[in-house]
Amino acid sequence: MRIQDVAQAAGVSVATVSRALNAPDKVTPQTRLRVQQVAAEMGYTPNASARTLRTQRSRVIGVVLPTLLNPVFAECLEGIASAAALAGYAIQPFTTEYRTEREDHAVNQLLAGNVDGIILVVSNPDSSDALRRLAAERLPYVLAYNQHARHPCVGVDNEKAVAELIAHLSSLGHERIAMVSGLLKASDRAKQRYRGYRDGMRRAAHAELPLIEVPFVQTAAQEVSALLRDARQRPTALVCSNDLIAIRCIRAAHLAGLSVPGQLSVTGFDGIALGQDLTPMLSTIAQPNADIGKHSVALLAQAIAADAPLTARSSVTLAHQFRAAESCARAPTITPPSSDS
Amino acid sequence: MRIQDVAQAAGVSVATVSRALNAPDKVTPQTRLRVQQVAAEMGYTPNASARTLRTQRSRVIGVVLPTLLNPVFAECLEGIASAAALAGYAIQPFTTEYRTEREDHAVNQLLAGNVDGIILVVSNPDSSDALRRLAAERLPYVLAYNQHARHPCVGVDNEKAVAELIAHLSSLGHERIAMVSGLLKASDRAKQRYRGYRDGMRRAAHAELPLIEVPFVQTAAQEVSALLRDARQRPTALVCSNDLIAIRCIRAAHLAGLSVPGQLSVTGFDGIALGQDLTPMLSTIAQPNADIGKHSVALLAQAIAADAPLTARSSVTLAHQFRAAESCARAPTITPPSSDS
DNA sequence: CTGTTAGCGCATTCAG
DNA sequence: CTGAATGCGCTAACAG
Repeated sequence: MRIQDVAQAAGVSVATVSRALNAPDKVTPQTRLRVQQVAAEMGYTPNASARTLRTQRSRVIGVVLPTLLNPVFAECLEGIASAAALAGYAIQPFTTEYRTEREDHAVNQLLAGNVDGIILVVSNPDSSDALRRLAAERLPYVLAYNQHARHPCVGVDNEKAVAELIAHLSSLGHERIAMVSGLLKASDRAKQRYRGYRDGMRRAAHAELPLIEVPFVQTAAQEVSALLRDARQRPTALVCSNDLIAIRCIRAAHLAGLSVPGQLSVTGFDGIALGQDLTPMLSTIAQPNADIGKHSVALLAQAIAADAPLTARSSVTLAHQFRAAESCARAPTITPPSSDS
Repeated sequence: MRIQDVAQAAGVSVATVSRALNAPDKVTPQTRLRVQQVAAEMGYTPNASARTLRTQRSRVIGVVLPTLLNPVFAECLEGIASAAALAGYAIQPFTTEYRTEREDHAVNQLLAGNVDGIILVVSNPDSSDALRRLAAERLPYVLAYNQHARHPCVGVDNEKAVAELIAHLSSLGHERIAMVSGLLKASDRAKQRYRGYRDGMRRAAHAELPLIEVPFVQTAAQEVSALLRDARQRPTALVCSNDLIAIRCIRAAHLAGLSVPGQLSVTGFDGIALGQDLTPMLSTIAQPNADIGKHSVALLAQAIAADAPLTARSSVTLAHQFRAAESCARAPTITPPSSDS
């Protein structure tokens, strides 16, 4: 089914068909109507590749993100998908599993694929070859979740968010607060959040506790529960760098026989929807995940329309929100030495 | 950066460059090497649209699924993405939010987009216009999760899985077993699972309890907890048609002051990864979600290679597995009437 | 307002 | 084994 077939059936030239469909004003109402009618009943849809080749516009947005197994990115992609659909774009996502060589591969594919713009979540903007290469092209792109001074970004202020959280915990009487994180080197967000922890602890004048880095999320619960069994140094609150880790820390507490939040408060970061269905309901720094996606699409769409790449000046920091819930409570009062000893 | 530039730089014709890259055997080892080298250092990547237009193959697989907010589909898409990447395909996903008109839209876009094949999860194969239209084309497609006699499908045996589960619960002493489901009309899986419930209850010779249909997952916990507060007719086990609902039922039990699994057993369906990190750990009928995705890609790739659409004969039923865990236990023994009354 | 035509970048005949 | 030429389906520039 080609444009030519429609032209023939409607008794006009291909140019007229093209115009009737793409620029209805440039054609007589009568012919327009007839052409549209014929096209509709023939079920004609223009060939996207031919159109892309000709116009140099694909109406496809590329997306590069770490994984869909963490709901935070699934929620974001859902936001991207819906905003893209509304704006008439399709999406083409690639997952990297936090591996930079896969970032490279994805960007290559996307560049070759004539996408109109790219949304990406990279491990680390500073060290990403893919990003460097992309920035050298004239193609609009925007980073999601990443924060960087020299790239267009959409996200929240990670450092500030955690610092605020520490202040809040401190106001609840917590002093022994530990941070639990994935590998810092795998994610700039983790680094920024840890920085927020250190900053917050300094301001609250509490001694920092060693960072608990859990390399493999699968084994996180075991590892953390082992740590928690050591009662002497046990923290009263765990600040986790994301919700999945927080959920596993709650599990760890259970395995160690600790009640949450009775004996241990646990907070997450991301605000995945599921956190609100758990018992205890997850306290977390909620990011507007769908909005991060939608905003990214909006920026790209605007850049595409303006035919100009985005710059760091387009960056937007969206509001985060601490969602206080059941997994977090006042610090347990220190058991006074038993009076009859 | 066009093929012409590479040809010029390498001092050969565009045809030779094309051959050196796509059919290395058809070219002298020397020229091949030189061309490949030049192409590599120029960072040349063939234009996908032009290639697609010429070859009528895009190396893109379309995907149509309900939502990424349910991890079961995110897990599946992750499987699709990784299998596709391995096979040299990109993917183009559309979410439908369980709306058939969005299924239509997605299929239209995909057909116009020259994808080489489509993987879809539809609400109901029997009533899907999109599917009907797609089946009329010569384009390979495969249904994931859906089961249907006249379409190629990859999934598990939903009915059997639930029937087995009922038998298992029965062996644990449960008799008052209720099913909790989303809207039956929104999903053939829900219907099949409910059929499995009825079948299982009949075989176990237990009286069926009315289906608890929760239209809006957001309010499910409240609704179910209200039901659970009525002690007279309270079930001892809730069989949920998916994991998200099960998680909310556990929440509902908590709200109603019931312990899981002490006073109420709860089971899910899907086997989302998160279920294993919860407390109580979620008992569920686990589907091989990533494998469903991978298998679908494999079938498509094979059909594309053979240049022949798939038929119902290619359908595969993968093994499900009941994952016994903490949310499910022996039925509470009936409290005998107090002897001193 | 409508038709004719060139060319987007590539793979693939057909000659040489 | 290599090069020249054609056309995939479409839009846009140019003529009429």
